[in-house]
Amino acid sequence: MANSDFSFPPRLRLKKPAEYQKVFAKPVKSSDQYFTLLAIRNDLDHPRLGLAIAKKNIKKAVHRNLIKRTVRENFRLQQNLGNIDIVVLARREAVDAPLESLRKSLEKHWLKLVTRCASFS
RNA sequence: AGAGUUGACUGAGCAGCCGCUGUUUUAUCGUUACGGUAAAAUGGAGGAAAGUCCGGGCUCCAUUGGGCAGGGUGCCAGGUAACGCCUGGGAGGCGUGAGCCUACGGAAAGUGCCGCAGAAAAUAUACCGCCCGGCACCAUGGUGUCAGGUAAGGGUGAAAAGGUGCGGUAAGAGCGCACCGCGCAACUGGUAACAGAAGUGGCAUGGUAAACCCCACCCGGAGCAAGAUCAAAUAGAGGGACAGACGCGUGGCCCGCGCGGUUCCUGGGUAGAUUGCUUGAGCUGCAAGGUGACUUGCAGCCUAGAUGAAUGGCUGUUCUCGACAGAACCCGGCUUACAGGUCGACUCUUUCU
Repeated sequence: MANSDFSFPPRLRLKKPAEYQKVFAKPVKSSDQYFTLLAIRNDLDHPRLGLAIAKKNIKKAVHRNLIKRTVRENFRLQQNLGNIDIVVLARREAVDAPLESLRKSLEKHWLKLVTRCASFS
């Protein structure tokens, strides 16, 4: 499939607990006040996204959903990331932040992780 | 018109593009059941989805029946699958009123508790008082003391053992009477809670049961990560078939016997997958019964089903510029949060006709 498709089918997601464990084991990190992103190279020809929005940090279900959607949407539009697995963790400040600044933050993270993973391997 | 009470509804709209997910259809690939991919059509959060406070369905476990313990409920009747819910009624309280609120069973079964004040807080052993009598002294009234009779008056308290008046008395006292209050209550109305009440008692039962307790009724436990199915791996088990060549043990040796081989089946159940998963105490309309909650009949409809977890993003546009908030097995309630808007019924005040 082509990267310019902008679709988000199930195979671009992390599904199993084992896959999450792999990323948490020895990741490349990138973080700011809103998010912490963990990444690792995979053996596939496309990136995969996993979300870990803790109830402890984001109390209301509505806010958790909102953040998940924002991250997914942003990932969907930025799919020329290569073969890495990414897990996004939300931090407490992300609740009150405007969506526009969340997006800007994410776009920086994608670029950072791509270059770091490339140099790491 | 203003102020208010109450019941119900609603919870921004429209268009385009890009996504996610369920279902259906078509095309295509794989040998079929079926699965993958693509396209099209169509469905896709709430009134509270929330808190998890009750009740039930469903599932597994336990279970002859009953009792004890423990927990819950608590005016009466009805509704319901059931309820701590709802409806109607009663009683008490609040409000001018429409209406609203109430853990609203039992204190003469027993036990406990009732601060401060006060003599006394429940067995009245009566503090100051009041009164009769005996004795002593002064002299016909008082003082002291002893033995009694009292609860009218004083003072304390949230509360002091019916209230007021008259009679009565040594002083008093339901001691007697009238009225009021209270207890019991024939009888009457009501399914009942309860209401009314002839009469009667002579006043007896202070409060507290969200203190123990008594009475009546109800309750087995755990929960969809329940449970069911498929099933790599791994440990060990049972059976069959093949080979009957070989090794080890027994034995001096052969036969024999035991262990070891390969493969299949049964069984086992971890990772994982599938299922449970949405047609249901369902919704809408009409009719009938009922004061009502609700029930019955007929007709029509299918209205989220995700599983690292969908219902979103961007752009334009309109308006009154948008609150609380996100399904996770499913229902019935309760409670809590909530910008605004709509409709009905009723009450009070003012004005006009």
